Amino acid sequence: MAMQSQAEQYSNTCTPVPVKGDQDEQMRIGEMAAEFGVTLRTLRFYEDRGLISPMRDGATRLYTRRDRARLRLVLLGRKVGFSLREVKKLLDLYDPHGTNIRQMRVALDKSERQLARLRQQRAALDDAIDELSGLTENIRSELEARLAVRTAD
Amino acid sequence: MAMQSQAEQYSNTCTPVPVKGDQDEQMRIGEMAAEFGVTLRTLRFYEDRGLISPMRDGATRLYTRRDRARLRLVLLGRKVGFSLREVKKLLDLYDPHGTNIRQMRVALDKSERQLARLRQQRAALDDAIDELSGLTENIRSELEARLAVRTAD
DNA sequence: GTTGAAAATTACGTTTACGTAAGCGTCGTA
DNA sequence: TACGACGCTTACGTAAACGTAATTTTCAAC
Repeated sequence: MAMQSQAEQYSNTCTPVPVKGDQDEQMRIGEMAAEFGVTLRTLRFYEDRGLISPMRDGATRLYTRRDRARLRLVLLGRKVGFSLREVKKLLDLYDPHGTNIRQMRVALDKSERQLARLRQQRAALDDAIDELSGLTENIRSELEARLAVRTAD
Repeated sequence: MAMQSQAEQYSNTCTPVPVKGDQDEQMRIGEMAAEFGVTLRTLRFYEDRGLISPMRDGATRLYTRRDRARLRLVLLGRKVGFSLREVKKLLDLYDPHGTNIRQMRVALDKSERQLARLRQQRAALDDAIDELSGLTENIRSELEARLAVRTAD
């Protein structure tokens, strides 16, 4: 009970895990969302954009280990600043039956470019921070000066 | 001729500067845009949002020194990450007949908050950069490994 | 049989800062 | 007087990533 996972808590609420000990640990959208800290809307949106393609049990989505791996990559890509479109292009290059050397070259290239962009952003951000902190100090001292004058009245 | 400014070149094209040596160095939208490195659309957009309010000569906008000062502030605000709406709120607080202590307090507060946001962004960005550079290196070495295997065939 | 939780679909709304026509007026010069 | 440069207004488009209804369906439990 002590180390009970969030996912288990979730399913214990009411719904028994879909055949506990299932062959591929399939989960439904709610559990998936909880595990990754995203909303249901997000998962459906990603599916709409072709980033994940869970199987269906009727109308209900079922996510497998592969889907979780995909989602992890998507979220990683987003974290490092790729757009979903770029992430999709990269993922779509993956060939489960090939060496994926082509894909890796592309990924490497894109990563390096993105890294350059991020560093540029960082430079701009540093610039803005410098400017703003200077500005802040100016305002602060100017304000103090004016308050001093008022006090002296 | 050597140190001729872009603005002068611009007006020399065809239009004489509006009464060269005018009392307030008014300029039209084209010259203004050139001087600040923004598009005409941007200036009209800012006006639409109430950030600048140039006078008119008929339908033609005329920008004075004050307008240029305002625009400088707008661009500065944007550079440090304020939205145009926030910039406007700050500028609207300015009272040419008061001490503007109230405005300065608000500005100081907003600046400090924004500074905090920027620093947070920088932390996130640093995080992303670390993650991505690690990822990049992994891809690079993995790719080299696979290429080595192919060569060994 | 009904209720409640979870899930599904459809589709419009949001945010920011302009871009991009389309169509028309104005001015000075060749 | 016609042309080119410049300017004006109106208004839809864009990009990204979901949010937010609104309504309906499914399913297991009581």
